[in-house]
Amino acid sequence: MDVSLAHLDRPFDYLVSTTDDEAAQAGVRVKVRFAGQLVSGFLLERVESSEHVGKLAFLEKVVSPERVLDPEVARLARAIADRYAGNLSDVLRLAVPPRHARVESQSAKTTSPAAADPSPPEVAEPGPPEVAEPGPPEVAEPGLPEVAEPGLPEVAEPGPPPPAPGGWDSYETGPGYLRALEDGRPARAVWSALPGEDWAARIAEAAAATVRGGRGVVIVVADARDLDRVDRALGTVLGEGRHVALNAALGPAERYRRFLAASRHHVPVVVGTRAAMWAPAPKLGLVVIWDDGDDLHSEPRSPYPHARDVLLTRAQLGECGALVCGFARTGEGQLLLETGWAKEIVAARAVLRRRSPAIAPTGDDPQLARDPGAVSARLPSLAWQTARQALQAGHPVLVQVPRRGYLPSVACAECRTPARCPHCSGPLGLQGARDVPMCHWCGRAAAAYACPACGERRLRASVTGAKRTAEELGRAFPGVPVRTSGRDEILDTVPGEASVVVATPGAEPVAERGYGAVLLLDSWALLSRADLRAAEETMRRWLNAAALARSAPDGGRVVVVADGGLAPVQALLRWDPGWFAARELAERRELGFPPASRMASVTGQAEAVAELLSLARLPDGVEVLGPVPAADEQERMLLRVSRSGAAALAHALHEAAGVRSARKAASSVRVQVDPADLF
DNA sequence: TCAATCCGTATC
DNA sequence: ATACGGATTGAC
Repeated sequence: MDVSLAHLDRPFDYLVSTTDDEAAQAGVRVKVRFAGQLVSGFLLERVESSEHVGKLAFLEKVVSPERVLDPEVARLARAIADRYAGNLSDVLRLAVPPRHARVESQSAKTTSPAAADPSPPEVAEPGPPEVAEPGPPEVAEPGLPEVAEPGLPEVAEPGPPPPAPGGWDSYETGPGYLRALEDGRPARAVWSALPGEDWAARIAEAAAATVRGGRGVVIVVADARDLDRVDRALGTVLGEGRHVALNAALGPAERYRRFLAASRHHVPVVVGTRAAMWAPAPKLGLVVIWDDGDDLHSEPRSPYPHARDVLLTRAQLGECGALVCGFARTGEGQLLLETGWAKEIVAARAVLRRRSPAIAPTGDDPQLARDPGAVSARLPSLAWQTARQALQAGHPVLVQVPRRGYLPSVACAECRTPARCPHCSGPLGLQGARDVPMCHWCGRAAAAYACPACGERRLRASVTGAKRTAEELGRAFPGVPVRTSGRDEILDTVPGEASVVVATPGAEPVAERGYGAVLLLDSWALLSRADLRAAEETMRRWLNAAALARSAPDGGRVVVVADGGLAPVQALLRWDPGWFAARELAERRELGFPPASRMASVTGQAEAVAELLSLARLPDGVEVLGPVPAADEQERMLLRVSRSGAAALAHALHEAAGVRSARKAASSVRVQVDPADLF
């Protein structure tokens, strides 16, 4: 039921009229009369009788006979709502895209699956009899038994055998993992991709193996660029029409069309960004998440589930394989290995040495790392030489800079007081070389700016952005083309010729045959972030950029402008994301941070937060931290519990939220389990 | 004693 | 949200 009130978070029973009987199958959208109003919902299950003692109303109508809520996804949604102390209705809003009636009727006629397939169609297993809630099941009018649809939609079939998976041979347990997938065993792995790896092709091969085993695949990547790569790789490995790509940027019609292709089991493989984690698939056999440390995998809408959690829960609920992968490894990935839930897929050290670029730190000028405005004049000599050699050899050079835009913020050139808008006190920034500073908040130009502390008129960069760095590097390497790739304009690829590419993290183009040199600048700005995930995030960004370099035997080199003694730098030099993740996880255990423990935040008006916590029957061992001030005069409390107490904590919070919503409590409280912005 | 009103609770 | 039941209040 599309009502996000915690105390109504359970199924309700309705009678089904004879005329609706045929269309009223599990998974269809329905309209029902509820508390006098017409609300929409999903039919979860047809049953013979109800426990409900009062009188039952009839379904108002079946919106469409399209069964958009797959039973496997319904079960998953309930589990995720429970894990995140949220409502099923909120999760279903994320999981099932809005209906597009025209698409539904059009494609009903046109999208028939590849008819040439000789093998017998498989029938989707019916969902388990009971729903996740203790509440009463949906009921059919007594005497009207559930009728199985005579011609179930055809199910995607294993296609022609794709080429042998050559690339997985580089990993010790790689071929075995693919065999397991092909045999339909629920193989679960954390895979650390080799530098330079064509990871999208490897994922496509794993998908193909699963499909050959007669099962479906769901793949989630962080952004549109990664999606394009996997989309292309799947097209190559699986052939035409065997997969569908779900992109957040699609319009409602195309989005629904592709969803239907998956929902009707016309394709065995679905790839997409975050929302694809909910995509229905025939007999799901493998879930994949690439680069699970990317914060784009966190859903920003209630109940804020993380794609990795959703996919792993999916694998856990079904007998389904899982592949958590990236160049970097997260603390969460490491935990899967340490608990034995998943097996490691890594290359032997010898293979790694052959495939890695040569990586060196340059800590020779610590002042420079903190003072990147001076990049052109004093690029660390090692970095400059490395880049110059690569360019002379005719290879492109990648320069990774951390911030977007041009001089994102500025400070007094004399006393370093941050420059603030005289009108609203917002941060000032510079748009172009000779422009007057502009306020980032109110947009006013501050032409007559003078430092309030010392009266100085001149400004300087606090952190240098990509465009400025590009300009300066252009001067440092005259005659070489300089490109930038950042938020406004992201390059997918660059040709394998001498050029300098300045990119922000996540926007690094892939170079034909790899970069001759990768320079990791401004690491100070990354490592000094307040976020306790800063080190992990820095490591991830470095590895993702360094992975684009040529191997050392091919002359590929990486220079990181940072102190070689720092742990992330050490891990980068040895290309050892596993070591770093183990260290990171151990540290989080010590500090009691996720994923070693589970945390929840409760945010809202102080009284409301206090009320919710007083109502919550918290399990033993919950540590209550705070309050700390939050935005909009609100406050935030943190709750910490061991992993074994996590389900009980989520349940207690949801129950307390239910009491508050039943009371029609005026001010709302936001409950987040394992919030992304915890640290 | 009855009706108007308030409050809390359930909503199939 | 809105409808309902039970309790409470106030006028006769």
